[in-house]
Amino acid sequence: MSSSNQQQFRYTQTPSKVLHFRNLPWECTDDELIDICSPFGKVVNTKCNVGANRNQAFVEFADLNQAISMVSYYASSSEPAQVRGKTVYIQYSNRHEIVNNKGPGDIPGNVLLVTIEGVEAGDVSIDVIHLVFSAFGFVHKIATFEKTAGFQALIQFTDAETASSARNALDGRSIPRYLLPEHVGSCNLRISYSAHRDLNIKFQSNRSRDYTNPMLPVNQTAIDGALQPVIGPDGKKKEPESNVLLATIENMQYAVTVDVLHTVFSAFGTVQKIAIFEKNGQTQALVQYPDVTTGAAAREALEGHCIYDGGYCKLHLTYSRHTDLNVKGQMPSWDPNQQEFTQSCLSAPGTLPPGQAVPPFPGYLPPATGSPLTQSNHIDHNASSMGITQPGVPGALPHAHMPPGIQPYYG
DNA sequence: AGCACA
Repeated sequence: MSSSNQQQFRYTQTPSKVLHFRNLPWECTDDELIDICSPFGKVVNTKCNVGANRNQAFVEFADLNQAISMVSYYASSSEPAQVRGKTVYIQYSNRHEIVNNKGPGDIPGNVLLVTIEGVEAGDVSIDVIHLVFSAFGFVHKIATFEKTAGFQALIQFTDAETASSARNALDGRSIPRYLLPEHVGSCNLRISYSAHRDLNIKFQSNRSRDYTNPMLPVNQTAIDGALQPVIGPDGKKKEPESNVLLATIENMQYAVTVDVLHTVFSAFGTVQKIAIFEKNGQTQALVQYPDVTTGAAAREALEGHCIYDGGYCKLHLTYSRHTDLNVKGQMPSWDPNQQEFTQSCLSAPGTLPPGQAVPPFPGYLPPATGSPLTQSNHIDHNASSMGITQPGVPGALPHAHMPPGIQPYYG
């Protein structure tokens, strides 16, 4: 009589309004669970990313009969339950309710505490963090540090709503691989709310940034990757596209270094290689992305824009016929296999004109006047409201889109 | 592909 528990891997478990899902795709979302469950009844609670592989989940229906209908439907269906095309297995849970343990980190606030698992501090630059989180709104400040939990970042948004949209979208996800050094394995983001309201950033550095205060003393000459990327209208194919862009740079008031270009162009995807050269007395650069889509997105968003405010360093972009640059041994060129991103980013800008103030951070990209290719309606043509370099004017893109090329990795 | 506390 005591052997009935041996039957647990059968369909003979006692029904529960809580269902147990297994073999889910990696980091399945609540929404995906609700999508397949809601036809059978009202979902009142979910808990996903459960188990060592984070591929299990629980769904609690409002009513037991709803759970029964779902289990019995798939028990007799010729088509198994699927999420993202993957067959998932559904059983009654051996519990009768989902318990949600709300900790302090679940109390919403405008500052997120992000733990980046599986990486060292040097693996994920602050620019990458900023890029990823800027997709959800204006990032005011970032502070990174290492604790026993690992590499962590505090990320300050304007309000709790923005912070929560970022948390909902990114918690449990990974930073896209192409934004990370090759040696990094997985790097899951674990996101909770911080009790902080306003971070106290003392320096712009490789560890902390205040994007609302560009006058803050700069430590280690951190270059900001604070480009708000803009998604141009898709479906326009006028010229042969390429993964390599040819940039001509007009009105070079400031030196345009490999690092500056890397910062600007990295907002759209991995910049694999950069080569700068002179042609006909004009500075040109070739910028290589891994794929045509990224190249096209970068061209669409950057064409005709200036790297610095005041019409300086205006970019004109065309598609190169190159597909793979050979930059080995050529300086000033850049290849991530030869030069670490962080080293590259933190190198001192010794090339500024004498007596010149440090230029505004790259990323301040007011639209060029009359550029026929500047067609994003997301750009505010009042340049004073564009940039992160403007204190107190956050959110040129208040509902900024996911940077091109990143979105699929979260989907 | 087999039951959570984060």
